[in-house]
Amino acid sequence: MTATKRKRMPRAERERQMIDIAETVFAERGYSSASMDDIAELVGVSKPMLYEYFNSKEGLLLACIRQSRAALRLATEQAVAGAPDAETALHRGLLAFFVFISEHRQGWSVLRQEMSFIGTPAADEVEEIRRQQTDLIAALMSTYFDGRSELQIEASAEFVVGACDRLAIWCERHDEVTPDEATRYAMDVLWRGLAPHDS
Amino acid sequence: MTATKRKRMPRAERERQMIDIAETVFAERGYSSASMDDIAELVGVSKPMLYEYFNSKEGLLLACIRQSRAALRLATEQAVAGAPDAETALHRGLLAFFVFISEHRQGWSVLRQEMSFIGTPAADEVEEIRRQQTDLIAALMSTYFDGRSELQIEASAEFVVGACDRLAIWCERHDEVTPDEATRYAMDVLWRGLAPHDS
DNA sequence: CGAGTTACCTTACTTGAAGTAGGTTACTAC
DNA sequence: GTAGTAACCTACTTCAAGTAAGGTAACTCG
Repeated sequence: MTATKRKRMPRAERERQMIDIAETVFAERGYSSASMDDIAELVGVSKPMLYEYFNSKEGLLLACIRQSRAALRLATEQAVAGAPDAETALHRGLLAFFVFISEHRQGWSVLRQEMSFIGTPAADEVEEIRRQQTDLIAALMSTYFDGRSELQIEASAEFVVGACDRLAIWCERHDEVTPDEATRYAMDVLWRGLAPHDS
Repeated sequence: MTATKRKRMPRAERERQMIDIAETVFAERGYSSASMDDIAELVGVSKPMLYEYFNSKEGLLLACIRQSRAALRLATEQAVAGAPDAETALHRGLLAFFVFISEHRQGWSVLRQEMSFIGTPAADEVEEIRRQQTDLIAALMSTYFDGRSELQIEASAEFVVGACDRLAIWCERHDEVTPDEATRYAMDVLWRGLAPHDS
């Protein structure tokens, strides 16, 4: 009953705690450099527990990714809800995205590692999770633009997500760039295009 | 002197051979699932040779990435050379990109794995190599658009590259999409923007 | 209460791949 | 030839992922 004595916990709570700590470790050290032993020790539990709940190291990362993606999706979804027009929706969505990643560096770091398991069984699942994001954008676009083909809309959604992901990584190297500025850059290209225009 | 007897080779040639085979293996099995023993065996050489020449598994992947990026850069650079205006340059560049990845699936697969070493010492070097691509685009843009700020141009370049990378991945899941179509999708968004326009 | 069951948890192991120490063979120049 | 170097190998260590088999706390039902 002393403070050093680790408490037993119900599974759900322990899982949450594991995911939280794993997120930190994966974000700090990177997926491949993080060891399950270390994570287990930080949680205050032995390694087989991690395997009991998540099956594999990949499974654990996947859980972290799932959580972060869900949070990101929620944030952007709420931001665009009820926007009066496409331009506003896009602007609000972009801003929400860049604010989110500047406030949740750790979760964002984890998301960036999703490419780590190309060639593993979990690769499909990662794409699946990622589709949360693109589907949201695709849905938005079909709402506002109905003249375009399904395929074209899907492609545009992928395009937007990829562009923002990369721009976000670029922002990390330029910490003078605020979420507002990032949004402006993205908006400029996305909405009006690269074609020369006045103003 | 039988066929089974492996020949000695000068270092340069052996290195090329190693990179070629490593590229295949990394592309097929994914970075983490590929083993140095397997690669060595396919090359017909023992493992320490790989380490002698590339220092680490990461070093070997890095060499593969370097090679593929260089080829990709060359292809796009040649495509845009001498374009009469920005729109043409962009179109030619995009087409060259999508043609390249459809013709060099293997090299492209390797490039996709560059995110595998986030959190490792080599991460910076990967960004460096990647900058070959963005710098090229940024240079192009400063040629054609001189009203925009340095930062804005750099951001746009990252944006374009990220968008195309992601669109390329999407194309892999939709093999009915030809390089021409991919280019058209990309061009539509990139040049004219998402804003509604007629035609 | 106390016997049985469940579910949280552990120690101690196996396996497999990255990376290395140190020696061997063949080509090259004199 | 033979000295030197560049290409190469066998056999090892190390470290982390994943597992087998069992212990212990808590909860249920008589």
